[in-house]
Amino acid sequence: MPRVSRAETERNRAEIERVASRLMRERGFGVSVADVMGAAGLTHGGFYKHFESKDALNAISCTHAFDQSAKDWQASVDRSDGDLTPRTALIADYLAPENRVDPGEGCPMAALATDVARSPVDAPVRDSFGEGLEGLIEILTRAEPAGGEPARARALGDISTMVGAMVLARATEGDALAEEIIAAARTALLGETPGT
Amino acid sequence: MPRVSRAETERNRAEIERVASRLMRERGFGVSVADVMGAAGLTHGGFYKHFESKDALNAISCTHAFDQSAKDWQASVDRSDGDLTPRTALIADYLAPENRVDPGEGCPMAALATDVARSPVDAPVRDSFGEGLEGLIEILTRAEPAGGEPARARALGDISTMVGAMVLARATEGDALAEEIIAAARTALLGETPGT
DNA sequence: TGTACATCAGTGAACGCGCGTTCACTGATGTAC
DNA sequence: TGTACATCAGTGAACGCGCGTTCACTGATGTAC
Repeated sequence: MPRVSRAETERNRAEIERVASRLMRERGFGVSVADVMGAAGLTHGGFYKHFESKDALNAISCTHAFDQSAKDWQASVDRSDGDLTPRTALIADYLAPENRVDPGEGCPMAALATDVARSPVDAPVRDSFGEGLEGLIEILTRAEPAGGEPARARALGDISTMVGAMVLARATEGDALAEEIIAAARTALLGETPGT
Repeated sequence: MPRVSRAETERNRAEIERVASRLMRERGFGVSVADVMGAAGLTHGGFYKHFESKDALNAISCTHAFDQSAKDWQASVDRSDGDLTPRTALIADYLAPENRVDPGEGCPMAALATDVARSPVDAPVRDSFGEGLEGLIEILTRAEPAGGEPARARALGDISTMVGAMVLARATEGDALAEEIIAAARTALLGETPGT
Protein backbone atom coordinates (compact mmCIF):
# COMPACT_ATOMS: atom_id res chain seq x y z
CA MET A 1 0.00 0.00 0.00
CA PRO A 2 2.07 2.89 -1.25
CA ARG A 3 1.67 6.60 -0.53
CA VAL A 4 1.36 6.67 3.23
CA SER A 5 0.44 9.81 5.17
CA ARG A 6 3.01 12.39 6.21
CA ALA A 7 2.68 11.35 9.84
CA GLU A 8 3.28 7.72 8.83
CA THR A 9 6.28 8.70 6.73
CA GLU A 10 7.79 10.58 9.62
CA ARG A 11 7.15 7.66 11.98
CA ASN A 12 8.74 5.25 9.49
CA ARG A 13 11.83 7.40 9.16
CA ALA A 14 12.21 7.69 12.93
CA GLU A 15 11.83 3.91 13.21
CA ILE A 16 14.47 3.27 10.52
CA GLU A 17 16.90 5.52 12.38
CA ARG A 18 16.12 3.86 15.70
CA VAL A 19 16.65 0.28 14.48
CA ALA A 20 19.68 1.29 12.38
CA SER A 21 21.32 2.85 15.43
CA ARG A 22 20.67 -0.36 17.36
CA LEU A 23 21.77 -2.80 14.65
CA MET A 24 24.92 -0.85 13.81
CA ARG A 25 26.03 -0.84 17.43
CA GLU A 26 25.37 -4.59 17.56
CA ARG A 27 26.91 -5.63 14.23
CA GLY A 28 28.88 -2.64 12.95
CA PHE A 29 28.44 -0.56 9.82
CA GLY A 30 28.43 -3.79 7.81
CA VAL A 31 24.75 -4.28 8.63
CA SER A 32 22.77 -4.33 5.36
CA VAL A 33 20.18 -1.88 4.07
CA ALA A 34 17.75 -4.80 3.68
CA ASP A 35 18.22 -5.87 7.33
CA VAL A 36 17.69 -2.33 8.61
CA MET A 37 14.57 -1.78 6.51
CA GLY A 38 13.25 -5.22 7.40
CA ALA A 39 13.71 -4.53 11.13
CA ALA A 40 11.71 -1.34 10.62
CA GLY A 41 8.92 -3.35 8.97
CA LEU A 42 9.63 -2.09 5.45
CA THR A 43 11.21 -3.41 2.24
CA HIS A 44 14.66 -2.33 1.09
CA GLY A 45 13.56 -0.44 -2.05
CA GLY A 46 12.17 2.55 -0.18
CA PHE A 47 15.44 3.26 1.61
CA TYR A 48 16.54 5.95 -0.85
CA LYS A 49 13.33 7.92 -0.36
CA HIS A 50 14.66 8.64 3.14
CA PHE A 51 18.46 8.65 2.88
CA GLU A 52 21.02 9.67 0.29
CA SER A 53 23.20 6.58 0.81
CA LYS A 54 24.19 3.85 3.26
CA ASP A 55 27.13 6.05 4.32
CA ALA A 56 24.71 8.82 5.24
CA LEU A 57 22.69 6.43 7.40
CA ASN A 58 25.88 5.31 9.18
CA ALA A 59 26.52 8.91 10.21
CA ILE A 60 22.91 9.50 11.25
CA SER A 61 22.86 6.28 13.30
CA CYS A 62 26.07 7.30 15.04
CA THR A 63 24.64 10.70 15.99
CA HIS A 64 21.42 9.02 17.15
CA ALA A 65 23.39 6.68 19.44
CA PHE A 66 25.42 9.54 20.94
CA ASP A 67 22.24 11.57 21.55
CA GLN A 68 20.79 8.63 23.45
CA SER A 69 24.01 8.20 25.46
CA ALA A 70 24.19 11.90 26.32
CA LYS A 71 20.68 11.64 27.78
CA ASP A 72 21.68 8.57 29.79
CA TRP A 73 24.81 10.29 31.09
CA GLN A 74 22.86 13.38 32.07
CA ALA A 75 20.32 11.17 33.87
CA SER A 76 23.17 9.60 35.86
CA VAL A 77 24.47 13.04 36.81
CA ASP A 78 20.96 14.12 37.81
CA ARG A 79 20.43 11.16 40.15
CA SER A 80 23.56 12.02 42.15
CA ASP A 81 23.26 13.71 45.54
CA GLY A 82 25.34 14.39 48.66
CA ASP A 83 26.41 10.78 49.14
CA LEU A 84 26.98 10.10 45.45
CA THR A 85 29.05 12.47 43.33
CA PRO A 86 28.00 13.01 39.69
CA ARG A 87 31.24 11.40 38.50
CA THR A 88 30.70 8.29 40.63
CA ALA A 89 27.08 7.95 39.50
CA LEU A 90 28.05 8.29 35.85
CA ILE A 91 30.91 5.79 35.98
CA ALA A 92 28.94 3.24 38.04
CA ASP A 93 26.02 3.39 35.59
CA TYR A 94 28.35 3.10 32.62
CA LEU A 95 30.04 -0.03 33.95
CA ALA A 96 26.70 -1.69 34.82
CA PRO A 97 25.91 -5.07 33.21
CA GLU A 98 23.13 -3.71 30.94
CA ASN A 99 25.61 -1.59 28.98
CA ARG A 100 27.91 -4.57 28.58
CA VAL A 101 25.46 -7.27 27.53
CA ASP A 102 23.27 -5.13 25.24
CA PRO A 103 25.62 -3.17 22.97
CA GLY A 104 22.70 -2.24 20.69
CA GLU A 105 21.31 0.07 23.37
CA GLY A 106 24.68 0.93 24.90
CA CYS A 107 27.70 3.16 24.47
CA PRO A 108 28.54 4.15 20.86
CA MET A 109 32.19 4.80 21.77
CA ALA A 110 32.64 1.16 22.77
CA ALA A 111 30.47 -0.12 19.90
CA LEU A 112 31.60 2.03 16.98
CA ALA A 113 35.06 3.52 17.60
CA THR A 114 36.90 0.77 15.72
CA ASP A 115 34.48 0.94 12.77
CA VAL A 116 34.94 4.71 12.64
CA ALA A 117 38.72 4.36 12.80
CA ARG A 118 38.53 2.12 9.72
CA SER A 119 36.24 4.47 7.79
CA PRO A 120 37.76 6.65 5.03
CA VAL A 121 38.91 10.09 6.19
CA ASP A 122 36.10 11.72 4.21
CA ALA A 123 33.32 9.45 5.56
CA PRO A 124 30.50 11.52 7.12
CA VAL A 125 30.45 9.24 10.16
CA ARG A 126 33.79 10.65 11.32
CA ASP A 127 32.29 14.06 12.04
CA SER A 128 29.28 12.46 13.75
CA PHE A 129 31.56 10.47 16.01
CA GLY A 130 33.83 13.42 16.83
CA GLU A 131 30.93 15.68 17.75
CA GLY A 132 29.15 13.00 19.77
CA LEU A 133 32.34 12.16 21.64
CA GLU A 134 32.98 15.83 22.44
CA GLY A 135 29.46 16.04 23.90
CA LEU A 136 30.06 13.14 26.29
CA ILE A 137 33.46 14.53 27.27
CA GLU A 138 31.79 17.79 28.24
CA ILE A 139 29.18 16.08 30.40
CA LEU A 140 31.84 14.13 32.29
CA THR A 141 34.15 17.16 32.55
CA ARG A 142 31.34 19.05 34.30
CA ALA A 143 30.88 16.05 36.60
CA GLU A 144 34.52 15.97 37.69
CA PRO A 145 35.18 17.29 41.22
CA ALA A 146 38.11 19.46 40.07
CA GLY A 147 37.36 22.38 37.74
CA GLY A 148 39.13 23.93 34.73
CA GLU A 149 41.58 22.19 32.42
CA PRO A 150 42.61 19.37 34.80
CA ALA A 151 38.93 18.33 34.91
CA ARG A 152 38.88 17.81 31.14
CA ALA A 153 42.11 15.82 31.19
CA ARG A 154 40.76 13.69 34.01
CA ALA A 155 37.51 13.18 32.09
CA LEU A 156 39.49 11.98 29.06
CA GLY A 157 41.44 9.55 31.23
CA ASP A 158 38.22 8.30 32.84
CA ILE A 159 36.54 7.79 29.48
CA SER A 160 39.55 5.88 28.16
CA THR A 161 39.36 3.47 31.09
CA MET A 162 35.58 3.09 30.79
CA VAL A 163 35.67 2.42 27.04
CA GLY A 164 38.67 0.08 27.19
CA ALA A 165 37.11 -1.99 29.97
CA MET A 166 33.79 -2.18 28.12
CA VAL A 167 35.39 -3.22 24.84
CA LEU A 168 37.56 -5.91 26.45
CA ALA A 169 34.74 -7.24 28.65
CA ARG A 170 32.48 -7.60 25.61
CA ALA A 171 35.21 -9.47 23.72
CA THR A 172 35.57 -11.92 26.63
CA GLU A 173 31.85 -12.16 27.51
CA GLY A 174 31.01 -15.55 28.98
CA ASP A 175 34.46 -15.79 30.55
CA ALA A 176 35.24 -14.91 34.18
CA LEU A 177 37.77 -12.40 32.82
CA ALA A 178 34.97 -10.14 31.60
CA GLU A 179 33.67 -9.51 35.13
CA GLU A 180 37.23 -9.22 36.42
CA ILE A 181 38.04 -6.44 33.94
CA ILE A 182 34.92 -4.44 34.85
CA ALA A 183 35.65 -4.84 38.57
CA ALA A 184 39.25 -3.69 38.04
CA ALA A 185 38.11 -0.62 36.09
CA ARG A 186 35.67 0.19 38.90
CA THR A 187 38.49 -0.05 41.43
CA ALA A 188 40.86 2.04 39.31
CA LEU A 189 38.26 4.77 38.73
CA LEU A 190 36.30 4.80 41.99
CA GLY A 191 38.92 3.49 44.38
CA GLU A 192 36.78 0.61 45.60
CA THR A 193 38.50 -2.22 47.41
CA PRO A 194 38.79 -5.12 44.99
CA GLY A 195 36.56 -7.57 46.89
CA THR A 196 34.33 -10.58 46.13
CA MET B 1 53.84 -23.12 -11.77
CA PRO B 2 52.17 -25.56 -9.43
CA ARG B 3 53.79 -28.00 -7.00
CA VAL B 4 56.28 -25.82 -5.18
CA SER B 5 58.89 -27.22 -2.82
CA ARG B 6 58.16 -27.92 0.86
CA ALA B 7 60.30 -24.97 1.92
CA GLU B 8 58.40 -22.72 -0.50
CA THR B 9 55.06 -24.03 0.81
CA GLU B 10 56.07 -23.29 4.37
CA ARG B 11 57.29 -19.82 3.41
CA ASN B 12 54.00 -19.14 1.59
CA ARG B 13 51.93 -20.22 4.57
CA ALA B 14 53.94 -18.03 6.94
CA GLU B 15 53.51 -15.10 4.54
CA ILE B 16 49.73 -15.64 4.32
CA GLU B 17 49.50 -15.61 8.12
CA ARG B 18 51.68 -12.51 8.35
CA VAL B 19 49.69 -10.43 5.86
CA ALA B 20 46.37 -11.76 7.18
CA SER B 21 47.28 -10.67 10.69
CA ARG B 22 48.16 -7.22 9.36
CA LEU B 23 45.12 -6.79 7.10
CA MET B 24 42.66 -8.00 9.74
CA ARG B 25 43.98 -5.54 12.29
CA GLU B 26 43.67 -2.80 9.66
CA ARG B 27 40.26 -3.67 8.20
CA GLY B 28 38.70 -6.24 10.55
CA PHE B 29 37.67 -9.83 9.92
CA GLY B 30 35.70 -8.62 6.88
CA VAL B 31 38.90 -8.65 4.82
CA SER B 32 38.48 -11.09 1.93
CA VAL B 33 40.30 -14.34 1.21
CA ALA B 34 41.22 -12.97 -2.23
CA ASP B 35 42.76 -9.82 -0.70
CA VAL B 36 44.78 -11.81 1.82
CA MET B 37 46.06 -14.26 -0.80
CA GLY B 38 46.77 -11.42 -3.23
CA ALA B 39 48.79 -9.57 -0.58
CA ALA B 40 50.81 -12.76 -0.09
CA GLY B 41 51.50 -12.92 -3.84
CA LEU B 42 49.17 -15.86 -4.47
CA THR B 43 45.74 -16.47 -6.02
CA HIS B 44 42.68 -17.16 -3.90
CA GLY B 45 42.08 -20.76 -5.03
CA GLY B 46 44.97 -22.20 -3.05
CA PHE B 47 43.69 -20.86 0.25
CA TYR B 48 42.03 -24.13 1.28
CA LYS B 49 45.24 -26.09 0.83
CA HIS B 50 46.50 -24.16 3.88
CA PHE B 51 43.41 -23.41 6.01
CA GLU B 52 40.15 -25.14 6.82
CA SER B 53 38.06 -21.99 6.49
CA LYS B 54 38.08 -18.20 6.67
CA ASP B 55 37.00 -18.50 10.33
CA ALA B 56 40.06 -20.60 11.09
CA LEU B 57 42.32 -17.95 9.54
CA ASN B 58 40.66 -15.27 11.66
CA ALA B 59 41.64 -17.19 14.80
CA ILE B 60 45.18 -17.87 13.55
CA SER B 61 45.66 -14.19 12.62
CA CYS B 62 44.48 -13.13 16.06
CA THR B 63 46.95 -15.45 17.78
CA HIS B 64 49.71 -14.25 15.43
CA ALA B 65 49.00 -10.60 16.37
CA PHE B 66 49.03 -11.36 20.11
CA ASP B 67 52.31 -13.27 19.77
CA GLN B 68 53.85 -10.24 18.08
CA SER B 69 52.48 -7.92 20.79
CA ALA B 70 53.75 -10.14 23.61
CA LYS B 71 57.25 -9.89 22.11
CA ASP B 72 56.93 -6.10 21.88
CA TRP B 73 55.73 -5.84 25.48
CA GLN B 74 58.55 -8.05 26.70
CA ALA B 75 61.03 -5.89 24.77
CA SER B 76 59.65 -2.81 26.54
CA VAL B 77 60.05 -4.50 29.92
CA ASP B 78 63.60 -5.53 29.01
CA ARG B 79 64.69 -2.01 28.07
CA SER B 80 63.68 -0.70 31.52
CA ASP B 81 66.33 0.04 34.13
CA GLY B 82 66.78 1.92 37.42
CA ASP B 83 65.37 5.21 36.09
CA LEU B 84 62.57 3.62 34.09
CA THR B 85 60.28 1.02 35.66
CA PRO B 86 59.05 -1.87 33.49
CA ARG B 87 55.48 -0.59 33.84
CA THR B 88 56.41 2.92 32.70
CA ALA B 89 58.42 1.62 29.75
CA LEU B 90 55.60 -0.65 28.64
CA ILE B 91 52.89 2.02 28.87
CA ALA B 92 55.00 4.71 27.22
CA ASP B 93 55.83 2.41 24.31
CA TYR B 94 52.19 1.36 23.96
CA LEU B 95 50.94 4.94 23.74
CA ALA B 96 53.62 5.91 21.20
CA PRO B 97 52.47 7.29 17.82
CA GLU B 98 53.56 4.20 15.83
CA ASN B 99 51.00 2.00 17.57
CA ARG B 100 48.28 4.56 16.91
CA VAL B 101 48.88 5.35 13.26
CA ASP B 102 49.72 1.82 12.08
CA PRO B 103 47.02 -0.49 13.49
CA GLY B 104 48.13 -3.28 11.13
CA GLU B 105 51.35 -3.72 13.12
CA GLY B 106 49.89 -2.62 16.44
CA CYS B 107 47.84 -3.83 19.39
CA PRO B 108 45.29 -6.59 18.63
CA MET B 109 43.20 -5.63 21.66
CA ALA B 110 42.57 -2.19 20.22
CA ALA B 111 42.21 -3.49 16.67
CA LEU B 112 40.12 -6.65 17.13
CA ALA B 113 38.20 -6.55 20.43
CA THR B 114 35.02 -5.18 18.86
CA ASP B 115 35.14 -7.70 15.99
CA VAL B 116 35.63 -10.52 18.49
CA ALA B 117 32.73 -9.24 20.63
CA ARG B 118 30.51 -9.48 17.54
CA SER B 119 31.68 -12.99 16.61
CA PRO B 120 29.41 -15.95 17.41
CA VAL B 121 30.03 -17.55 20.81
CA ASP B 122 31.40 -20.67 19.10
CA ALA B 123 33.78 -18.81 16.75
CA PRO B 124 37.36 -20.09 17.16
CA VAL B 125 38.68 -16.52 17.32
CA ARG B 126 37.13 -16.07 20.78
CA ASP B 127 39.53 -18.55 22.34
CA SER B 128 42.48 -17.03 20.46
CA PHE B 129 41.59 -13.59 21.77
CA GLY B 130 41.05 -14.77 25.35
CA GLU B 131 44.36 -16.61 25.47
CA GLY B 132 46.29 -13.77 23.82
CA LEU B 133 44.77 -11.23 26.20
CA GLU B 134 45.63 -13.35 29.23
CA GLY B 135 49.25 -13.46 28.02
CA LEU B 136 49.53 -9.67 27.84
CA ILE B 137 47.83 -9.30 31.24
CA GLU B 138 50.46 -11.56 32.74
CA ILE B 139 53.35 -9.58 31.26
CA LEU B 140 51.97 -6.31 32.63
CA THR B 141 51.08 -7.88 35.99
CA ARG B 142 54.73 -8.92 36.39
CA ALA B 143 55.74 -5.36 35.45
CA GLU B 144 53.58 -3.75 38.17
CA PRO B 145 55.52 -2.42 41.19
CA ALA B 146 53.08 -4.06 43.66
CA GLY B 147 52.98 -7.86 43.80
CA GLY B 148 50.22 -10.44 44.24
CA GLU B 149 46.54 -9.96 43.45
CA PRO B 150 46.49 -6.14 43.56
CA ALA B 151 49.11 -6.18 40.78
CA ARG B 152 46.78 -8.10 38.49
CA ALA B 153 43.85 -5.79 39.22
CA ARG B 154 46.07 -2.79 38.57
CA ALA B 155 47.28 -4.35 35.31
CA LEU B 156 43.67 -4.82 34.19
CA GLY B 157 42.88 -1.20 35.00
CA ASP B 158 46.00 -0.03 33.15
CA ILE B 159 45.17 -2.13 30.09
CA SER B 160 41.61 -0.76 30.03
CA THR B 161 42.92 2.80 29.96
CA MET B 162 45.55 1.99 27.32
CA VAL B 163 43.10 0.23 25.01
CA GLY B 164 40.33 2.79 25.45
CA ALA B 165 42.68 5.68 24.70
CA MET B 166 44.08 3.89 21.64
CA VAL B 167 40.64 3.05 20.24
CA LEU B 168 39.29 6.58 20.74
CA ALA B 169 42.44 8.25 19.39
CA ARG B 170 42.28 6.12 16.24
CA ALA B 171 38.62 7.03 15.73
CA THR B 172 39.48 10.74 15.96
CA GLU B 173 42.80 10.57 14.06
CA GLY B 174 43.49 13.83 12.25
CA ASP B 175 41.73 15.79 14.96
CA ALA B 176 43.52 17.53 17.85
CA LEU B 177 41.38 15.44 20.20
CA ALA B 178 43.34 12.30 19.27
CA GLU B 179 46.57 13.67 20.72
CA GLU B 180 44.69 15.11 23.69
CA ILE B 181 43.27 11.68 24.58
CA ILE B 182 46.68 9.99 24.41
CA ALA B 183 48.23 12.75 26.54
CA ALA B 184 45.46 12.43 29.12
CA ALA B 185 45.89 8.64 29.30
CA ARG B 186 49.63 9.16 29.81
CA THR B 187 48.92 11.57 32.64
CA ALA B 188 46.35 9.26 34.24
CA LEU B 189 48.64 6.24 34.07
CA LEU B 190 52.09 7.71 34.61
CA GLY B 191 51.20 10.83 36.60
CA GLU B 192 52.89 13.19 34.17
CA THR B 193 51.99 16.86 34.39
CA PRO B 194 49.59 17.57 31.52
CA GLY B 195 51.82 19.99 29.62
CA THR B 196 52.14 21.31 26.05
C1' DT C 1 -18.13 20.10 1.72
C1' DG C 2 -17.25 17.42 -2.91
C1' DT C 3 -14.81 16.24 -6.87
C1' DA C 4 -10.54 15.65 -10.05
C1' DC C 5 -6.01 15.01 -10.24
C1' DA C 6 -1.02 15.38 -9.13
C1' DT C 7 2.20 13.72 -5.74
C1' DC C 8 5.37 10.52 -3.82
C1' DA C 9 6.38 6.68 0.08
C1' DG C 10 6.67 2.14 -0.48
C1' DT C 11 7.13 -2.28 -3.46
C1' DG C 12 9.71 -5.82 -5.66
C1' DA C 13 12.44 -7.09 -9.67
C1' DA C 14 16.76 -6.13 -11.57
C1' DC C 15 21.80 -4.29 -12.14
C1' DG C 16 26.83 -5.25 -11.52
C1' DC C 17 29.84 -6.68 -8.09
C1' DG C 18 32.44 -9.19 -4.49
C1' DC C 19 32.02 -12.70 -1.13
C1' DG C 20 33.47 -17.84 0.73
C1' DT C 21 33.99 -22.08 -1.12
C1' DT C 22 34.60 -25.91 -4.67
C1' DC C 23 36.86 -28.26 -8.32
C1' DA C 24 39.22 -30.03 -12.60
C1' DC C 25 43.57 -29.26 -14.04
C1' DT C 26 48.83 -28.47 -14.09
C1' DG C 27 53.52 -29.83 -13.72
C1' DA C 28 57.69 -29.45 -10.66
C1' DT C 29 58.76 -31.86 -6.46
C1' DG C 30 59.61 -35.84 -3.76
C1' DT C 31 59.89 -40.87 -3.62
C1' DA C 32 60.56 -45.72 -4.90
C1' DC C 33 63.41 -48.67 -7.22
C1' DT D 1 73.58 -41.84 -9.32
C1' DG D 2 69.57 -42.33 -12.79
C1' DT D 3 64.91 -43.24 -14.18
C1' DA D 4 59.61 -43.66 -13.64
C1' DC D 5 55.88 -42.16 -11.45
C1' DA D 6 52.80 -40.56 -7.68
C1' DT D 7 51.98 -36.44 -5.02
C1' DC D 8 49.93 -32.10 -4.09
C1' DA D 9 50.55 -26.57 -3.83
C1' DG D 10 48.92 -23.42 -6.73
C1' DT D 11 45.74 -21.80 -10.72
C1' DG D 12 41.59 -19.84 -12.49
C1' DA D 13 36.82 -20.67 -13.72
C1' DA D 14 32.59 -21.52 -11.57
C1' DC D 15 28.85 -22.07 -7.76
C1' DG D 16 25.11 -19.73 -5.02
C1' DC D 17 24.49 -15.84 -2.32
C1' DG D 18 24.05 -11.13 -0.41
C1' DC D 19 25.54 -6.50 -1.07
C1' DG D 20 24.29 -1.16 -2.37
C1' DT D 21 21.77 1.03 -5.63
C1' DT D 22 18.26 1.89 -9.46
C1' DC D 23 13.80 1.95 -11.46
C1' DA D 24 9.03 1.21 -13.36
C1' DC D 25 5.04 0.77 -11.03
C1' DT D 26 1.17 1.40 -7.45
C1' DG D 27 -2.55 3.75 -5.27
C1' DA D 28 -3.85 6.32 -0.96
C1' DT D 29 -2.74 10.96 0.37
C1' DG D 30 -2.76 15.82 -0.15
C1' DT D 31 -4.14 19.77 -2.98
C1' DA D 32 -6.60 22.78 -6.19
C1' DC D 33 -10.87 24.25 -7.46
